Amino acid sequence: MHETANDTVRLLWGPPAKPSRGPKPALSLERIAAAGVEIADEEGLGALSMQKVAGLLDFTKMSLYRYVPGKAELIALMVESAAGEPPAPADGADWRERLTAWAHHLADSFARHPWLLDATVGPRVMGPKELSWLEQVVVALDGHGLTGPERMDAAVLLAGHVRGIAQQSRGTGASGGPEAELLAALGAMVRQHADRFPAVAAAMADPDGRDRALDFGLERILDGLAALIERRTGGA
Amino acid sequence: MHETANDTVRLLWGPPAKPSRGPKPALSLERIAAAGVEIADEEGLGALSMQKVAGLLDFTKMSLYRYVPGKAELIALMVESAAGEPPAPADGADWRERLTAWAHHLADSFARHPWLLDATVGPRVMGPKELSWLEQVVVALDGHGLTGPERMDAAVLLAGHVRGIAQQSRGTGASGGPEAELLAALGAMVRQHADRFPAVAAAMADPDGRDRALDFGLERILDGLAALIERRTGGA
DNA sequence: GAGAAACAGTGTCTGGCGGACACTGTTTGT
DNA sequence: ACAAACAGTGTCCGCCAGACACTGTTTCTC
Repeated sequence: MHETANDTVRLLWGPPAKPSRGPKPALSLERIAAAGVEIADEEGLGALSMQKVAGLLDFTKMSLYRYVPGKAELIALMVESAAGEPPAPADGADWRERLTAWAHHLADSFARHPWLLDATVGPRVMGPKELSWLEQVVVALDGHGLTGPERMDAAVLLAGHVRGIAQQSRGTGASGGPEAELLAALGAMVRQHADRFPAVAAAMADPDGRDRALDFGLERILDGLAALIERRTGGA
Repeated sequence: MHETANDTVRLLWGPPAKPSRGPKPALSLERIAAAGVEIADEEGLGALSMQKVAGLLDFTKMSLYRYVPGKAELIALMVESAAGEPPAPADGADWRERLTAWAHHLADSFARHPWLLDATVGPRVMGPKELSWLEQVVVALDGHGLTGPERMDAAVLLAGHVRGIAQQSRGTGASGGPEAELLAALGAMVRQHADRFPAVAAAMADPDGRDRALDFGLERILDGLAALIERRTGGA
């Protein structure tokens, strides 16, 4: 019996300090998570190891297991730490403006911590900060005729889009980097096999302003939500 | 110099057999990829190792390296193998029906091979089959006033949504499984802290038909695209 | 104040991983 | 006939997550 789920929940939601009899802990969950974030930011999640985290803190690997049951739980703490508090909604903004700002903030988070993409695959326990992000969207859509589940679905839709864009544009910062090689190779392949993929080849050849993918999808989603809202509120 | 990108491209796009002088290879990329898919389907991508793949084929681990430069390239082959050919578009269908069918097919693929979610994070070289999926979307949107990049953006939007839904509903098959525990724990936390997340708590308490997230988002996206198309084609 | 319980951090070990490299044996072109 | 090319093997290395027994320190309870 591993009970990893409950361990994670307790770690993320209820660490109200300890009674304690022996020596005081020299570390803290916060410091450990911060060290993990630092490593993951610089070298990626794949390069994250207990050894490295411990080394950065000048402790031994095994000492970390006094604070954290395992690597998975450490990553959950890192996610919660890197997510941070969601942006405060602007006062005078309507739902559309709020969701737009929210999406851009989320995209910024992914850009700052690309490993969040790897760390948040699959179903997992969300921490309070992550839930606050979700709450923001549901709140913004309150009172427009949408049901509760619909508002949740809308949040998932929005987050999924930002995530997909972040994933696609990962590593394509101005520097070029080693990822540019991939795109170049892929582009060459598409051109070389243009007969099999005429539409994609033509689309890629079109010299238009790029990097609009985030806003393009965002506007389509918001248009779609607006249509639903208008239908529900009777065009008021 | 690793040249991993070129290795992968060559593996996925151009393996026109070899001239060859020595003994004939007993394995093939197809068989190796199929073995990998089998393991990943059953135990997940995390449990995939060269040892296991080789063991399933009754070969030694190192023999696989005669066919594949490394594990990353093996996974790329597995993705291409599991993706399969995209669904043929129905003849009389308009763009909206085609994209709906496409999205459901993609969702099916993710349901059949959940590890595809893990295997397709980050920028990578797409194989011909994966590109064919993309091509289908771009083709379906041809001739409706959208620019090439816009059609590509729409494809990314659509794929990103399906992906996000697949990710969220992973492991929540009818059986319940160990993932249900996570959801239960999370739900308990939300109820317990309902003061901090009133909107989410209310939305989760709403006893509505669930599992509509895929179609909900899909319809919003398609509505948004329809609005754009109508605007572009002058309402024709 | 004395002793014991609780606890923090360490050192050692195991099983598994990806992969480098040298090797054996087989096939085939010259 | 022979040598080059090649398929598959065996051994080795460094790294990983984590189990477990251990030492030393702190603090609560007699």
